[in-house]
Amino acid sequence: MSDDVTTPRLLLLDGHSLAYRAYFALPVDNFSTHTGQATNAVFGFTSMLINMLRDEKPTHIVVAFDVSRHSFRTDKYADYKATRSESPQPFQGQVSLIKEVLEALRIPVVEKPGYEADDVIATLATQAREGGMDVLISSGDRDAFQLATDKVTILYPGRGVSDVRRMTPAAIEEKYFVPPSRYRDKAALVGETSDNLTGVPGVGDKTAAKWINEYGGLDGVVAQADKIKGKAGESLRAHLAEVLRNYDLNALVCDLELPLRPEDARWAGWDREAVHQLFDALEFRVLRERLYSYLEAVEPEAESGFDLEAQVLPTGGVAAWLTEHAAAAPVGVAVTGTFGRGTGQVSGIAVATGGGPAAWFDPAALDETDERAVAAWLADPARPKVFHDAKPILLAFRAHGWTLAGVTTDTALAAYLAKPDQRGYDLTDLALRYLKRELKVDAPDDGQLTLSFEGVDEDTAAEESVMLRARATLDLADVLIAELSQDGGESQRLLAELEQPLSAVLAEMESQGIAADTDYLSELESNFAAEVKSAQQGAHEVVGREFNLGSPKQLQEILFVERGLPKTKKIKSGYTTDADALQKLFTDTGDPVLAHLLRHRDVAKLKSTVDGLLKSTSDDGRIHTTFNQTVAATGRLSSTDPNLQNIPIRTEEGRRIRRAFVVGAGFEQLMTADYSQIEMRIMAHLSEDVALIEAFNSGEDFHAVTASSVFHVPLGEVNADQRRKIKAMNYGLAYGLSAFGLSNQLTISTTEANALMEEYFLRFGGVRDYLQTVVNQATKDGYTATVLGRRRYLPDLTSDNRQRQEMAKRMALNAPIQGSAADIMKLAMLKVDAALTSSGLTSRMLLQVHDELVFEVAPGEKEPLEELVRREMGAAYPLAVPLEVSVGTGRDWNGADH
DNA sequence: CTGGGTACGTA
DNA sequence: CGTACGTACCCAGT
Repeated sequence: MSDDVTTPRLLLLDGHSLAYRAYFALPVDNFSTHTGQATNAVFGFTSMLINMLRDEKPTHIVVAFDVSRHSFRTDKYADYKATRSESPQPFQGQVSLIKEVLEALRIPVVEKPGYEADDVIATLATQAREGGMDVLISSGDRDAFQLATDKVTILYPGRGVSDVRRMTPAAIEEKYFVPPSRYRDKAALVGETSDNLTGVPGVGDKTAAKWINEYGGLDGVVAQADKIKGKAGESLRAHLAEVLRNYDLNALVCDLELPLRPEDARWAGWDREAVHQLFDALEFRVLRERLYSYLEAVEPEAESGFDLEAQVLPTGGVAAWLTEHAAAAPVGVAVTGTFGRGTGQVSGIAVATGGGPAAWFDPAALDETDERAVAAWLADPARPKVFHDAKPILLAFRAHGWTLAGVTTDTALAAYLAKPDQRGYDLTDLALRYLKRELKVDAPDDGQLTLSFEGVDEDTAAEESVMLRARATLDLADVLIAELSQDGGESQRLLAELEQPLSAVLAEMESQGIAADTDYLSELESNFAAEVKSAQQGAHEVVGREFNLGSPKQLQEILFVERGLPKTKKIKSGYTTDADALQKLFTDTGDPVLAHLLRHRDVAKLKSTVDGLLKSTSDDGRIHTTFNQTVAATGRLSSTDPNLQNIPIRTEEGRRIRRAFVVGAGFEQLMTADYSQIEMRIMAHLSEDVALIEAFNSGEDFHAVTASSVFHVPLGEVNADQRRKIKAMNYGLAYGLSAFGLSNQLTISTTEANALMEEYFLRFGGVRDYLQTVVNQATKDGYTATVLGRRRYLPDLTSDNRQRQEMAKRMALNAPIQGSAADIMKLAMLKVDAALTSSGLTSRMLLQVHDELVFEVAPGEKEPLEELVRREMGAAYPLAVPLEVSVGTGRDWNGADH
């Protein structure tokens, strides 16, 4: 590789041919998104591209594509490339994704109707060479070899995506025994199978080269064909026409009219935002890392536009600094420490002003005056502060004895509202995307700051990086608020009036935790462990040897090979062994091993749930989950470490686990309050379907009322099966259920399912209209919206890939419903929290499970709490139908069910 | 040790 | 060929 930086260097790629190579180099099964979009060719192509960028450091880049299979060559010779079969289904559609990647990287794509990519490349290569540029050509098509010179190198892909051979003139001559200028001559004689160009039978590279070198090129060979002796000579004379045809067709066109010249293709940078979005959608993680680490090194972002006057404050120096710099104007705050499980510990605090001054101090090294000053500053709602992901910080402050108020913007929540489908909302990432600013390193969570910064005293480098984060947070807030204000204020209101206040309520809930009966959990654990063991032994006995019941792979071997059971639904790794399939196999064959397997599945799952709860019980005897507010694209919360939103309830055995969640010391009972059929009520509200609204207003059993309507029977005569079917449909509609899916779930024929849906829509036509309108509107706008204006962007609605488009449609159907329910519940939580405070009750809210809240009831507060909760939840948001709330109380979570 | 794949719990 | 999540485990990669 030349280190000459003055010579421009043009990289020319044959997009289609490299994509095709990549497609066959990588197994399609291992590269697809959760929506089923194959990405192996995109991945492979992008990977090869990154490698070439890294290894060749081009200054200019162009990617050429064939427009279609039709070209002037097929006009001349209809069978040109005719042996190439239709490209495989999973390959189709990936070319357009590759073009999206190139667009995001701002690499120009050139196509010329009637010509092939190689002709475009030949033209650009010729122009570039004449203009004094170095040229690199990457193509899987060997015709490109004719273009090689000392200034033009061919990068020819080998077997894998990381195997690229540099074909210089010397390398070509070594392999084919002719110089690049004679490569066409050789190819004409030998032929090119992949182009369906037959050559002279019996003549290979060696013979062809011998002739060419002896007679001074193909002209000479043809002219003196009579002189060539032996079988090969005969063969040549018999196939002269083909040879001349080949020579005509394998010439690359070097003088096309193209929309750009090589010098126009200077690669000046890339669109970070677009790359992020695209790689999110393609679910490329490793590749993103590779791309970023390379591109960032090449194109370091200018740290300009602000000065950071950073200082590490000594003990006794904090109070004065805060008074001077953290008053009326907002400051950014970044904190290091340890976080989680409803508490935390702060190890360092950085504060940055918009004007430049920034400070860092150690919260453990404050004197009395500083301590009071910091506490007053944090608690003062009139001294505005901006945080990135305030909740864990608030909990750590709380553990320190500080209260936090005056958080004007939480940039993590703002970024979530702006783009709720993102993978994560890491500050480093957001700074890069919104501020074009690189935060070199993340301050590690443990507060062990051991980084060195160029040009910065090593002792304060770590502190400075936290200050940079504080400043980035402050600057980010401006950009994100501007972004959120594009929609007329709804998003800003969601942020300021819903998500940010809720964050504090969630912090409180996490801090409280829920009491766990650990003795009972341990007892459950050993019960389940015994059951697991017995199911395992049973299975081993039937099979006649030991095996791992938890290994789907071993299970497949035993069930479908050894025992010859009928094959189930196909999955990537063979045939599914999920519970549905095992159950069906059991009813069909009665094989006793299946009963043991099913029992094992059940009980092993329960055991692991109990194990998890035991492991995550804190020293205070309570379980403090973490509610994540920026994960679910629809606006829901999620719960982790442990997940308390998926504690079993459906089976009696599962419910035993709920009994482990008990009322804590000093409290009287647990209370649950949940919204009945909130999603269907939202559907009724949004669709304005008169019959559906009436069904809710009747106050009768909703599923039964709708079933009575669909089946034309009086309400009292709706049987259990009719109700079950309509219930499934009621729920399914909000998920974009198809007749096929319904038939599958109810194990009825698609005909019956179709008829059921038809009849349903006949009675509830508004629902059908609504569902159609939602998708149409979302396709037009590019996003869906909830009752509070929470958006979800669904670019795939216009995807040319059917699978992706269908997936996006179902998301579009579901997002407004699930998201509105989430909005309403969040509103309710704020109202309940406010009412608890103002009423002076000491009962507290502990958990949220999407449509349910769990409370700990203080002595004597059962009645007033129930009244408060019913009132606030019921009035959270006005719908066209009542919001019904059902309430239960008991000593534990199971007993509080209703 | 990480990540994909499978399976399964909840709303 | 029904949405939204989180976790556990296996297993093949590193």
